[in-house]
Amino acid sequence: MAAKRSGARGKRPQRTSETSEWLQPLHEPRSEPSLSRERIVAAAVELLDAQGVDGLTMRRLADRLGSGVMSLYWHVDNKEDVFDLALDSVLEYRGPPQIAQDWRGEVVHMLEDWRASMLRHPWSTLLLPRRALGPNILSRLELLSKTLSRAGVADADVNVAIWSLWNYVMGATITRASFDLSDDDRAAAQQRLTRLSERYPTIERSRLLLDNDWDGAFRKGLGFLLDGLSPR
Amino acid sequence: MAAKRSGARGKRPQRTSETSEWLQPLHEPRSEPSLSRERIVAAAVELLDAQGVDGLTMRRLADRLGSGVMSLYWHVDNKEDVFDLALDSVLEYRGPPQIAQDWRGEVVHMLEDWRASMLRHPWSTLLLPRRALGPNILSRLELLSKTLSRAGVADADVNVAIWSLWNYVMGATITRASFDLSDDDRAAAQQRLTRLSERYPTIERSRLLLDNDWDGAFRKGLGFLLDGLSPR
DNA sequence: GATTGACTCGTACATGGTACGAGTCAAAGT
DNA sequence: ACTTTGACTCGTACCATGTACGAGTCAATC
Repeated sequence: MAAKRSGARGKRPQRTSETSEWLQPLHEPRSEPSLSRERIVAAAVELLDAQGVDGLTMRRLADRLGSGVMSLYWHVDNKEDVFDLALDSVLEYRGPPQIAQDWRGEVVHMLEDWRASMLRHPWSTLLLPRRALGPNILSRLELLSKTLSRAGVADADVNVAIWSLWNYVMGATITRASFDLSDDDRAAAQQRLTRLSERYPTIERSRLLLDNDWDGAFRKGLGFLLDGLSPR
Repeated sequence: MAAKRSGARGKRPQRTSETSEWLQPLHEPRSEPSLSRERIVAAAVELLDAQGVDGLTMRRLADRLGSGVMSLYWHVDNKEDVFDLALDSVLEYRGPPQIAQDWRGEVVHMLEDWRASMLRHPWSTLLLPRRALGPNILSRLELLSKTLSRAGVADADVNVAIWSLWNYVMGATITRASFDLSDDDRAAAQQRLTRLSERYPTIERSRLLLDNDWDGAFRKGLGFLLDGLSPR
């Protein structure tokens, strides 16, 4: 069911010139191999990485792919769909590096990888809270579940343990990213934090907001949580 | 610096009629006490509660306040500003119910109140990740900091402990709300989850996604975390 | 040669944020 | 008494964006 036409012809290699300073002049496909869900998702991720959540518009996406805007809609339902696909595409997990470690090492590796994947694409922390679970997230939960069971966590506690770990990782990652996102100007942000923390003495003394060792804090806190969860 | 005019006069009690079925026909101020930052924020929260994040538009907000859209901009910088103010306004903490409990009780009370406040306004979980720290959040962190110090947590560990708790609460709350947000149709959502979890055997067996005792899981997981954090 | 169905895309519209500058009004200054 | 001022209101206009609609292409099949 389709036929007809109306306007003029394409506008293939137009690239509005205002958007010319893009990274990766590489893999601009020479022959524009026509659209596909995969190419769209890949382009969306590139755009999100470069421009953030608000930088992704259907028009820009089409531009980048050398296609008309409405062509995208043959492959995806709508913009939400693009977000879902981009998010899940970034959360794939390839498993622990070597053959079996101890369960704690496995869990830590997976969770640190999770956090790292998201921080490589900070927009993911803004998207995750509002979208449903994609296959890659579910795989991670599945893996976590298996590992904890094998580790001897009581059946009744496994779900609580999973959610606790999930919560911890999500909270840490989202928070971490929001400090990066909410002020591009590092110096100004630091200033603002200092000014703020002056009004909150205890926080100020401990430099809660000024400490930069996010990775260390993440690891250490995760340690505490695992201590609490360990079958004693 | 200002003068002149151009168009016609107001459109005070218009209320587009499509939006007539609003809750609280109460506190519609009879005399339209003119705009103020506070009234704007209050109206924004009402709108967000009723319509969600996407439901808040400057036009609707103005409508609800019986004012012109552009009048809002005298009191707030822009829409982002409205979001910031609305979010912080919802996070006030009034302290623990009685006089001093044990530290653990205090911490648990504050964190459960935090979670409850946000779940009362589910849109807050979508906003928090992208905005800076407002005064009410900082107060909570301050309080937490004081309590943990008094409880005997080693100085070197206090910050890690605070962030761990924050992360846990944020993750739990955001996750919880996203399950509510991402599908209004409860039955369909449940269906979808069931279908999904069939492809992930361990998760399926433990009914990770189908268990509804969010409050219990939150409390129990928090318990584990506090176990790990407790000065032993 | 006609049909079909997968895919592309221009046009058009509705919605939303907000720049701009004109307007009101009460209080202070003269 | 008039003017000035500055706090506040608001209509208009513009621009960006998502996407409905329906027309168009083209290769494979009949």
